[in-house]
Amino acid sequence: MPDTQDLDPRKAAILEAVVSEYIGTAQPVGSHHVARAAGINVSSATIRSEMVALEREGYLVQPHTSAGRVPTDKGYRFFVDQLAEPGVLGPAQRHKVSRFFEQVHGEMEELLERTSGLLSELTSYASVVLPPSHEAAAVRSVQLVGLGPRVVLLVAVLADGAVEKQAIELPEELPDDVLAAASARLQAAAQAHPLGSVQITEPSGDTQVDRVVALAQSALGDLACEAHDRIFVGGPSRLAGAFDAVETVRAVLATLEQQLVVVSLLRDVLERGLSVAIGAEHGYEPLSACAVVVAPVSVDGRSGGAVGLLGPTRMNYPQALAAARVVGEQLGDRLRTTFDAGPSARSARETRPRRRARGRR
Amino acid sequence: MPDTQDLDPRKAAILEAVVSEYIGTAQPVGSHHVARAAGINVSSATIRSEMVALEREGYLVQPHTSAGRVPTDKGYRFFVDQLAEPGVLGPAQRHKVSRFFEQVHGEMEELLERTSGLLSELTSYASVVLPPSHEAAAVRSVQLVGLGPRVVLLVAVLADGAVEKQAIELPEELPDDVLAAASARLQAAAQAHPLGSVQITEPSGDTQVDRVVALAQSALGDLACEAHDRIFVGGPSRLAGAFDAVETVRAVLATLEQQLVVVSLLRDVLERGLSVAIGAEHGYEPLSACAVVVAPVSVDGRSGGAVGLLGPTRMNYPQALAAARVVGEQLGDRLRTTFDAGPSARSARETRPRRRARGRR
DNA sequence: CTCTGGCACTCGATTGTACCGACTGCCAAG
DNA sequence: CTTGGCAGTCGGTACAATCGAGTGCCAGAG
Repeated sequence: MPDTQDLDPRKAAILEAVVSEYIGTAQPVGSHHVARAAGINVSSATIRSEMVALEREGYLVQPHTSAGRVPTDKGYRFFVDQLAEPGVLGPAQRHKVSRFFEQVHGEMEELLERTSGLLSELTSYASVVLPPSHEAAAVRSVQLVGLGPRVVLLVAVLADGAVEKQAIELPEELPDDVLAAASARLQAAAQAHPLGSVQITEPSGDTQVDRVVALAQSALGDLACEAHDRIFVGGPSRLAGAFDAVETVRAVLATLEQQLVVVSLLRDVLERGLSVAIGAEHGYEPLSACAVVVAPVSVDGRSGGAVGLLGPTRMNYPQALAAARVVGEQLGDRLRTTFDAGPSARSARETRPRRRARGRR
Repeated sequence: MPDTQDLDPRKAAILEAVVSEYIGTAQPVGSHHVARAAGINVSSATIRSEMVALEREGYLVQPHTSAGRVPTDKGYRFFVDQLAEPGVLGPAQRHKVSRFFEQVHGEMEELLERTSGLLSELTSYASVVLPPSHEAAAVRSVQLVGLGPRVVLLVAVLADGAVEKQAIELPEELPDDVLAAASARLQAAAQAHPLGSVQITEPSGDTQVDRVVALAQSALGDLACEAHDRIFVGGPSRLAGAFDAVETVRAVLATLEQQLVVVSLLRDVLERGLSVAIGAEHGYEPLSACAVVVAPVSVDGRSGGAVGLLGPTRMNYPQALAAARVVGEQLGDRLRTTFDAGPSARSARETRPRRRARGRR
């Protein structure tokens, strides 16, 4: 990729003006508008000749001859990388965030759900909250609860505040005391170990108990794995306002319904070290009309969680970035202070295994 | 309401033809089309004069002079009440449903989530699943788990398979053994009682324990109350295809995001003894372009849950009704057989209080 | 009295034309 | 290198003509 970063200052200023105006108006912007913009002191004719250069280099396109220019994905990319100011939240929004995190209470799912609502409300884009993976979280409590005649529910409470559950179907009906025994053994073995690495060492005397314990252990493994990650989507209805083609709206919404896709999208973007993915940069074709802004949610240094925003490529990047970062940070703080610093967290932290290595290509 | 039900057979047949065709094509239908329809053996001129009568009586409207007719909400209402055949699922769909309920497994939230996906897929409308209220469900297990220094999580497992949780903030840091004692007292008191009516009778000796127990008890009460009901929405993206005005899509999606509104909408409709609400019949203005189809989900006779479909007023009512009923029934069966018939359910059932009286006007 | 075919009429949708205006590209002069 | 000027392009709008689906009405047949 040769010609990145090297745009002479005037071209850069013109590009900036085009992007800014297009973000505001959604209309192709012509040379006169650019000439009128602040910081530009050349005539429209000069701008025109610069714009053909910018178009040749792929930063702008004309929807048709005799129309203004529109930024390409590359144009937006240059804008966010080189031009956009860090961006700050307005005082009103800042206030909203701090009030939210002062007032919010309750258990974790509710917190995440409402956080995604907050983020969407701040930006008027759709938002996504991806909580940190539970794989490394210490187990605080495990329990087997009998439900149906041959159905028991495995309930695990983790140090990060999450409650995970999985139904287990038994091959035969078992008396309550077997369940209780198995439950106790699980609790003893799992307590304070990370969810991803619970090991039952020695068998008990009772084969029935051992069988149940084995089933439960494999269920715990399932819970730790990635396919169990959940996302919280906020304000999807705002997407309807962001695009004019109803088919685009439909496709984007449909993609948002596929949790796994969204999870890997966010992780991919974060892992590539990006905080913004524009148009086709992430490889997800149905979202090529969208831009994605992500910010990590890190609890105690270890990350894994993220908050994201999904909007049209002509989104307000500075504002979206600022909002995502602030909310991501605050959410991380909140998760840490509320859930993660319990009295027995220390021991859990010592036994935590090597830094989580996610096996994504 | 005088003139309901009394339409001479020919008018009824014409109305039926108009509704059927309009549901299929979304285009205003003219007298010629009706004349060509099966079962109509009069000329288009006759139909025209009948149609002016139907329009005068409010069953049809013309978008403009010299256009065909479109059914009004009243027209649809007559159609579903008097004309539509019961409606059956196609064999392919029937097969999908039975395969789904054979294969599906896992815990309840997952089941509900996937059920709403199924219903949406069957009908191509957006679907809603409202699980039965937990108020009357017996408690199987209650537990207090310490998380942060002053935060404990109350986790309740109910006989219907639900796991409810609530974070409790303590006024002071407490030693683990106080929590354990409180947890044990709660478990003893709540076990097998309905969630809505757990009572701790006598105080223990320890004031610290009693204080925690009191907090937990009020938290249990919160969990039982209606505001805690959750819905599972399936396939909202399908709404984007159902309306052409993007603003309508936005408004409907925004309404679907408000869980409480949807819950009361469904309950209202069910309580009025309806299974279909068309246009403005439910009082929810933003949904006046929609029709809602609901079917109860009853577990062991007591109902409270529901499945619903949300689509344009020109939805395929017979098919939607059939799908909702079948899925609602199957879901009820599934909930009963998997979760509700456990060994200790008997005692719970005996202590169940008077039939739940929901206080909705 | 009801039904029907015929007929005049209405009105949205489509097509064609003209025009305006917002652009651009190019060029010659500063 | 920059600039103002100018011709040219093309989408959007306004307007008229046309088309056609569909209506309402009516006179005549059954």
